[in-house]
Amino acid sequence: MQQTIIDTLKRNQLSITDSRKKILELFAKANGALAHFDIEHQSGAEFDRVTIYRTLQTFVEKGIIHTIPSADNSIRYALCKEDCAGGHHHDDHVHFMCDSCGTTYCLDHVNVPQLDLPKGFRAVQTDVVVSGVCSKCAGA
Amino acid sequence: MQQTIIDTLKRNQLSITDSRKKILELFAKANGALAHFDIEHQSGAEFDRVTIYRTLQTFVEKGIIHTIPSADNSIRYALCKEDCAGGHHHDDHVHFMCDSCGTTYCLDHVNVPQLDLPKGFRAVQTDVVVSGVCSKCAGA
DNA sequence: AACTATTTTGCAACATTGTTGCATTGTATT
DNA sequence: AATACAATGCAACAATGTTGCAAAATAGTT
Ligand SMILES: [Mn+2]
Ligand SMILES: [Mn+2]
Ligand SMILES: [Zn+2]
Ligand SMILES: [Zn+2]
Repeated sequence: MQQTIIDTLKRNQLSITDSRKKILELFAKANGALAHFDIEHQSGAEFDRVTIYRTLQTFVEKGIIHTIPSADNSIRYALCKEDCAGGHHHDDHVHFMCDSCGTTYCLDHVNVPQLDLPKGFRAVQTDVVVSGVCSKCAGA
Repeated sequence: MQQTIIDTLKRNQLSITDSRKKILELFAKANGALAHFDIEHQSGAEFDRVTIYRTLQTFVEKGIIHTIPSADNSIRYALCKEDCAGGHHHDDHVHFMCDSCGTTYCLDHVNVPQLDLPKGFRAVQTDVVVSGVCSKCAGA
């Protein structure tokens, strides 16, 4: 696990630092997406807030994590799949936010659909965010 | 126009106040969605920031406007169609944010698609936000 | 292992966005 | 016009995010 994390950093030409290792580890452990808030708490005040912001920015730029839009003003982040790289994200899957437990899922097997846009509109990225009740919360 | 605005407020059992009239008017004039920031500027510091926030909240609750999620930490709002009402929004259309001019469009004629979610996931709302270049900016 | 160039971090300060409590003002109703 | 009620403005606060800069850590070289 530690080795995978270090490999990921090296592959992206990032120097190996405590904060980067820790934050990547949190993403690997997490079963859903993480917001800045989650990371700040789960890392136990180990790093400065600013460092977390900058690390997240770096990871997004490198194609290690991707952002998930929301209507509640806190961006969530989740690990990318293999084929994302610097500046070129390919996370064309749907995201799901559970209203009950708050978890944000990457539905890796639900692809974002092709859309017929009005004449003249050119799509560069399509974000689909579904909210509702997740399978864990429905089963309970 | 003024009459339509007053009618909308009355239909929703809202008292007629200067800020509500002005903000509704801004939405009626706007060709896209508006963020709090836009309203604060376009209304020329006529109202307190808090009043704008509360007015937007009220309008959302009444089904007069709907929110549009984003990954840039500022919620956008746009007028709902006829069939939205208190607590029951029916804005099942796609939204488009132009990377060039910044305008956010309601693509009223592009419906959000039906999705096959994994077993156990129940969708309550689906938001589709496309970003790219709008027809105005492409034409220029 | 020590040296050095370059990156990263922590801190302070600030900006933006949004919320809450409460006294004052405005609106609707009689 | 008087009253009951709702909306507003102000102050204070909270959460989220950004920037500049000095100190510390990292990576590559001797
Ligand atoms: Mn994802
Ligand atoms: Mn819309
Ligand atoms: Zn859940
Ligand atoms: Zn445009």
